[in-house]
Formats: sequence, C-alpha cells, structure tokens
Amino acid sequence: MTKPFSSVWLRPPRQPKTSGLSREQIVAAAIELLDTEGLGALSMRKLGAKLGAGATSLYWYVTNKDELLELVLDEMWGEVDLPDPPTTPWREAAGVLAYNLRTTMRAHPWMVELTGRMVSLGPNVLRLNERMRRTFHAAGFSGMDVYFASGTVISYVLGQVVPETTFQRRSDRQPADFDTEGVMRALRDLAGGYPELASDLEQYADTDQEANRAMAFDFGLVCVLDGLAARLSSTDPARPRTPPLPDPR
Amino acid sequence: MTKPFSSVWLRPPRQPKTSGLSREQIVAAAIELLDTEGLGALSMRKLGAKLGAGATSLYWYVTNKDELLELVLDEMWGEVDLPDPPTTPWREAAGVLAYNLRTTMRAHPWMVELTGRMVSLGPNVLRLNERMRRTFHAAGFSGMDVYFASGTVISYVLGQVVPETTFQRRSDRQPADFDTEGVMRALRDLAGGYPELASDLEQYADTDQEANRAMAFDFGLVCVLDGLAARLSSTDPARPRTPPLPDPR
DNA sequence: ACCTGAACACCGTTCAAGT
DNA sequence: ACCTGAACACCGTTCAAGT
Repeated sequence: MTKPFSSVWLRPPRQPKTSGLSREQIVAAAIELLDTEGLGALSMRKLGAKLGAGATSLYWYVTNKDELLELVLDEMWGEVDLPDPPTTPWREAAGVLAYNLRTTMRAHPWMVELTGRMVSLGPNVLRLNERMRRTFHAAGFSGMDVYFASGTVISYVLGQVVPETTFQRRSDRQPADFDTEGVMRALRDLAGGYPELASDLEQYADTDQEANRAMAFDFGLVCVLDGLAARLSSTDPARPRTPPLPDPR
Repeated sequence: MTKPFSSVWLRPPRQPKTSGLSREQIVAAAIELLDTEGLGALSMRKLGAKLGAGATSLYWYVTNKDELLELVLDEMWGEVDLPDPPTTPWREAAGVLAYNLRTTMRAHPWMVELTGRMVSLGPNVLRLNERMRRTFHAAGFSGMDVYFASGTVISYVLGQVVPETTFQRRSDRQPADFDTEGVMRALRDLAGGYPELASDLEQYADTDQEANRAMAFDFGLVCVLDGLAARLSSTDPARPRTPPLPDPR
C-alpha cells in the first residue's frame, strides 16, 4: 500500500522544447529564488510568477515540487568539481573535493536541507561519484573499499557543513546586522554548568568565527585523510591494525 | 532589519504547570506523530487534535512551530548517551557515541532533517558536548583541538547517516513492500556510462543492503578514529607530519 | 492562567477548459 | 503541445473573546 519509490531520474524526460518554458529555465529560476529567499520561501506559485507564467504551468514540466527539487539539487552537485583522477594524487584530489563541496554548500545553504530530504540520483552526482571512485581506485583501494572511502570523505564534509549553514540560515538575509554578539552572550549564560564548554567559548571568543570554522574543518579533514592513508598502507589483506570496535548498542 | 536570532533556549520557561497541558506532554505527542508520520506530516492542528485540544492552544506553551521543533530535537539528543569519560578509553567512548548517534538517528529519521534546520542549543546537546570534550581532553587533546576532535566524530556520523535516512524516508511507512528491487534495477540503468559505479553496484547486489551500510559506517569510523589517534601520537607542537592541504578555491 | 474559533494569508495539486 | 483559473484540502499564526 506504500506509494512506490519515484524520482525524476527514473522517468524519461520531455521531448526537446518546442516552445514556451523549459526545465532549464525553471530550474535556474528556482535556484535564484532559493539563493535569495531560502528553501522555506520557495513556492510553486512564486516560482511561476517569477517566470511570468500561471502558478500551475510548471506542472507540465515537472510532476511535482519534490521532483523539481531533485533537479535543483543535482544542479548544485554539478558545481562541485574534482580534479581529474590520473593527474592528481589522491590525497590532494580528495582535499580539493572536500573544499569544493564545502564552498558550494555554503554558497547555497538550502542545499544542505535538500540533501537531507531527497535521494540523489542525478547525472551530476553520478558523474562526481564515478570520478571519486576512479581517484580512490588509482590510490590503491580495491573492492568495496573504493566506495567506502569516497563515502567517508563526503560524509565528513556534509556533516561538518550542516551546523555551519544552519547558523547562516537563521541569520537570514543581511548577515551585516546579525546579532552574533547577543548569541555569544546568551550561549555563555547557557554554558553555566559546563566547564569544558565554557572554556572553549572563552578560547574562541578571541578568534574570528569564520577562521574558527575553517580550522575545525581542516582539522577533521586531515584526520579523515590520515585515516584513509593508514588504511592504505596496511596493504596485507588481514589487517589486525586497529582495535575492534565495541558492539553497536 | 533582520529578525534577531531567537531560540526557545534563550527564553525563560513558563511557570511550573498549574493545570492543563505541559511542554513535556506536547513534545512527547509531537515525537510520536513524527515517528509514525514523518516531519512533513506534523502540523500544529494535527498535534493539537492528538492532544484533544484546539488547534491553537499550543501557542500558549510554545511561541511557534520552530521552537517546538527545537524542543523535540533536543529531546532526541537526550537519547544519545556516551560512556563516562574517566572510566572508558577515548577510542572506545568515541566509537560507542558514534554508534549510539547512528542508532538514534535511524530510529527517528526526521531528526536528520531537523538537524539541518535548527540550531541546537538545548541542554541535552550541551550535556553531551561537555562529556565528549571531557573524553577528548582526557585522551590528551588540548586547547581548541578538544572541540575540533568532538566535531570531527559527530560530523562524520551525521554525514554518513544523512543518505541512509533519506532512503528510509522515501520508502515511507511499511518498509515491507518497498520496491528495493525496482530501485536497484533502475539504478543499474542509470549507471550506464559509469564503469566504476556499475562494478560497485554488482558487488553490493550480493550483500545485504543493511549489512552494507553497516560496513560503510564502520570503515569510515575507523578512519576517523585512526586519524585522531595519529594526531594524538604526534605530541610535539610543531607537526609537519601531514602534507599541507591545497588552498581552498 | 489557560483555551477557543474565526479569520488571514498563504500552501501543493488536480482538472476541466481554453488555445 | 502548452497554459490558464477555479477549486480542494490543507497550512502557520494572530487575536479578540471566552472561562
């Protein structure tokens, strides 16, 4: 009785445009709207109006809002690029990818929300994944490890950027007069019973918030890459190198 | 002209309940609704009805829906627990936390979406953070590295769980008759031009999807922990151990 | 102090009807 | 083939009014 899984990418696209609107136009307009007003403010009506069309015209190009968002999300993945595998050493390639992904997500904070909502099966995600796999394959990973390694890097970046962008989003437009001071003051109050937390707050009260985030990102990225490198250097198939993990739960 | 930052946690709570509803009740009911119907299906009206109250009664306990969601989210963080710092070695503690967080998020897939939407300043997040910091402090990290190390672990888990749960959510209720077969077939079509991807698909066609995800999670977790361990063992303050990262952008 | 109902300004989506 | 408008069943939130 469940509605079956569906996705734009599993449906043959419309014939080449003969007139009027096009998917590309719609997606472009949607991205513009999302960038300026955020995910919560995107409605089919507004988008239609922006395109000088009736509110419901879009439904001819796209079966519903979710599928429009799938298209838009894949478009974002298209912005992330990865150095060509053979020419670049894996560690550098992975590092560049990580930074590129972070840059793109911060430029379009709504992308993070979307990633938590839609499955990504678009051509741009697939292309990027393919490249990453080739990179890690060339690095010396084999079998499923190729897939696991790519996943590890992407996961880390995504997870790190999530909190960065939620803050961005709360400050809405005009970051200029956003009351970071007030938040910090309030946070300091809340940190009452937590000595470690409080000492952290003191420490990064001095440093620039933005520089701070950059350091945090870099710290973790280095860990992830070091971990991958370690895995790679233990070339023997049986690797008792790392202590076993505790049983989940 | 921006609306200033606001959060439930920055506002003094209502007096102790004298009668009628309570925040705890409301939050509990909301969680129930979210677990059974998902984030998209939670409306103030439905929630009110579930509590046998008028649709708008809730607004006396909570300023708006967003703040209700903040409360609910923090409640989830309360479910994640972390072994007590002094007794457990850091690596094990971090591993357990990672698995616990994954378990909680998979049990409440809407938590992932919320994490991308609200800032987390609730007491449960703060308490957990405090514990993590003590753990990493005891492990030998110092200064901001304590904070960075916790962030790295949490980011990794969050990022890894995001795609896991989007799939869960798409299959909606009744995972029983969800057409995984169909998705796999469709995916195989899409993988046309991507040899690495295609070979991956073949490989994990044999293994159980769920076991697969578990392996992927474990792989990355080991990397992250190895990376942290490496950082820890290079005790000298100047550490030219890792090659510098490429300049962002 | 707590709850209600009506009302406002929105939504996504369907569908018959137009060109 | 493409677009429209009206209509349906929803939203979050405000606010005067009740007890």
